[in-house]
Amino acid sequence: MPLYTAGSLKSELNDRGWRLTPQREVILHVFQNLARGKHLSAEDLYNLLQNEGEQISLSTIYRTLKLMARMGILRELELAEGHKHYEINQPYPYHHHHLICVRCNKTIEFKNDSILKTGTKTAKKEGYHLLDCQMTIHAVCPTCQRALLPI
Amino acid sequence: MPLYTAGSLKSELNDRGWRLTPQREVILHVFQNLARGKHLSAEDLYNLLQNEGEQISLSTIYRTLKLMARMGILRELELAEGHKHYEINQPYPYHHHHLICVRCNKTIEFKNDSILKTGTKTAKKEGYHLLDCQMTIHAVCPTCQRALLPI
DNA sequence: CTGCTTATTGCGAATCTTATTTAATAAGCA
DNA sequence: TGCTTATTAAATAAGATTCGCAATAAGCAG
Repeated sequence: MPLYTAGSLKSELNDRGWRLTPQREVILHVFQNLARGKHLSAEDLYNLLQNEGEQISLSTIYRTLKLMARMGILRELELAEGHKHYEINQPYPYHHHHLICVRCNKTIEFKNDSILKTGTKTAKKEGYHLLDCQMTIHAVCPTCQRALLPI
Repeated sequence: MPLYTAGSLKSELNDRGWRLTPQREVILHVFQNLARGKHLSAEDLYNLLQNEGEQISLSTIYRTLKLMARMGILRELELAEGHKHYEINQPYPYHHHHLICVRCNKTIEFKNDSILKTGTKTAKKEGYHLLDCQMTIHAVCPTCQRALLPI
C-alpha cells in the first residue's frame, strides 16, 4: 500500500498501457488532501469538485474510483448508507477499521495493528497480492439500545 | 449470536411487538439449512423459494433480510458482485471471514479466532451491542496476477 | 515537434438493486 | 371470537452504478 504522487501514478498507469489524465490527477489529489478519517461517495466527490470549479462527469468519477480501488490506491468502504465510500489507502500506522451502528448508521473508526498483520499473512498464504484489509463491526450503539423501539 | 429456532424467533419478535409470519419462518429455515459457506442474495433466495413452490414476494424478502440482519440473526456480506449476500450468523467456532479477488471476484473463506475477540472487545469498549464482525480482504488472486491485462 | 492510435471522457440512456406506497390480509392479544 | 395493527403482495419509484457511443486527447513512433 504505497503512497502515490502524480508521477508514480503516471508510471504505474503507463506500465499497463493506461494513461494519466487531468481528471485522474485531480481525483487523486482530492483524496490525498482529505482530512484523516474522511471518506467520500461518488456523489460527494462530484459535488466537492463542482464547488471547486472542477468539471468532471459522474461517469468518470465512478470509473476512476473503481480503477483506483482495484489498483490499491483507494479503499472501498461499505458503510451503512447504501452506497460506497472511498478513502485513501494508507499503510500502518494509519490503517484503521469501522464500528457501525446498524440502526442510526453512526460510525466509529478504530485501530488495531494485529488486523493488518492477519490480513497480510492470510493473503500471502493463499498467494494473493494484498490490496486492502478491513474489519467491519455491525452493532447497536448505546443510544439506539435505549430507544428500543424501531427496527 | 445465538442460534434461533422458530420458537425463539417468535418470542424475540413478539417481545418487540412484532409478529412471526410464515414467510419469516420459511426464510429462517432456508438459511438454517444452507450448507456451510453458502450465502444468498435477495434474488437467489427468491428463486430458490420459487423452485420449492414457496411464493414469497421480493419486497418481503428484502424486508426480512434487513430485519434479520438488524436482529443479528443473519450476516450481511458485501462481497464483490455489487449486491449484498446473507448467511446465518454463527458464533465461534463457525465464525469466518472472506478473502476476495477484486478482478475475478473469487472468494475464499478463512477463520481466525482473534478477529472475533477483537470485535467483541472493541464493541464492548464503546458500549455497543455486537451483532457481527467481519474481516474482508481485497486482493488479487494468483491467476489474475499472471494475466496482468484487465483492470 | 507532428501525426497516429486508441484509451478516456462526457453525455444520455439503461440497468440493477433496494425502498416505498397502498389496499388486502392475518398475527397476536383481550 | 373479534379487534387492532403489523405484515404482505404488487406495482411504482428512487437511488446507485454501468453502458454505448461519438468526441477528445494521452502517449508513442518517427
